[in-house]
Amino acid sequence: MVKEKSTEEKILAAAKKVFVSKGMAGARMQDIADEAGINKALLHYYFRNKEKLFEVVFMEAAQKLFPKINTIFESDASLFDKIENFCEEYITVMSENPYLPLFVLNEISKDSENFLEKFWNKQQFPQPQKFLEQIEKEVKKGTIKKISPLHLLINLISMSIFPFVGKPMIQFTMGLDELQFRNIMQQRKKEIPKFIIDSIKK
Amino acid sequence: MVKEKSTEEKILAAAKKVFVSKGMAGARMQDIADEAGINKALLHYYFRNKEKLFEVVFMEAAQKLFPKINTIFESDASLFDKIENFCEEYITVMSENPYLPLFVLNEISKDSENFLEKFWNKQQFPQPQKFLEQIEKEVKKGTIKKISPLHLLINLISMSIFPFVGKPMIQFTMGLDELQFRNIMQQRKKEIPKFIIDSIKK
DNA sequence: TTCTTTGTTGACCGTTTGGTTAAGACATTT
DNA sequence: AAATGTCTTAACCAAACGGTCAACAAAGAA
Repeated sequence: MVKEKSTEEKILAAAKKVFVSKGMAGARMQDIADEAGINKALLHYYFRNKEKLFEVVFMEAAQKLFPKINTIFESDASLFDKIENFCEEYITVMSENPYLPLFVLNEISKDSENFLEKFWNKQQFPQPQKFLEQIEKEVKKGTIKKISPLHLLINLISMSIFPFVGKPMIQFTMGLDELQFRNIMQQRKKEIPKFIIDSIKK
Repeated sequence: MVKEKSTEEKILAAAKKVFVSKGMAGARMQDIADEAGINKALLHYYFRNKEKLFEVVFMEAAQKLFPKINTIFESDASLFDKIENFCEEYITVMSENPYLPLFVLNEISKDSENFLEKFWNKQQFPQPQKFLEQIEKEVKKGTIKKISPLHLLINLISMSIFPFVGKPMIQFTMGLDELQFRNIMQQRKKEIPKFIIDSIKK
């Protein structure tokens, strides 16, 4: 059974690969064309210019990085369940796209104004209000230790995302191959919630 | 009292600014020349080409990002003291150069082979062996809970560095201005050690 | 002063890059 | 088969880019 990819799909797959690995500034239209196995002019036939093509790839990437956050944070699950769900789902998705967080965060940083205009309005952005309030409520109820909700949130996200951002550094430092790195990320699905809950539970 | 910067210093300062904000691929030699207020040809007089100039800037940046790790990790302080010292020193340095971690990690990711050759050998890289062994020792002594040393280390580094990597995202999401962000990072110098120690102490 | 070294510049060069164009291939419709 | 609209290509173009060069200024050294 042969996968018959349409030209547009081939272009998008190639563009994603090249943009994510080289960034907007470092990517060449010729590289994308070669990767897709087509003529360079055909890129401009399907997507007017580099910027438009990048926007499509970036949006798709950003939607994969951000969306799950809200659905989990806004659910009615308990605080501990939310933390466990977040780590489980987030690390699963990112393990399949390890270079995505660095790509997205870097491009946001490089063009944050553009990002605000084009993404913020069209796309619902992580709104962890409910999650923050839930933490505060638990603190007041006395079911968890007194902790700053904002810092707890930042800690949760940091421990989940950073290993992918610092993947090369971690691999170099610890001498890990791809498989070992993957395994450690699998472990973190359980390690992070355990670490957090150990810290905040009374 | 006027600061009389030499041409070479002006170039390096300008190059740092442009490279860090736009990356190697996005930076233009003309931008650097303009930023330094000099002719473009003068760049090539002091530094043969773009790659050489970038290497100097990158090395300087990487040395600022990595070195403190070892000195702290290899000291004879207690585990808890090391964790506190690390957060204190690291966040202090990074607060003065908030865009440095993203720059360095991104460039490593984009050219990890080159990085290995040129940096690994010349520069001592973070070698947290002693720190990892120290954790294991404490676990066996029973002074802290049973925890994977590697995951504890990754957690510590993640919580310290990631907020700078994800700075724009965090600012957007939480609606923080520069001052508020700085304040939160100041708080984290104490919040992170407290969070960790709460989690691992018996 | 003259000579030599170092620092600085505008103009220029070859290549790369994003993008265009005109023409042809291909399939579908009439 | 002729006409039509979609897809694909090779060749081309102008601008931007990294880098060079010859000339010239500044400052000591002889």
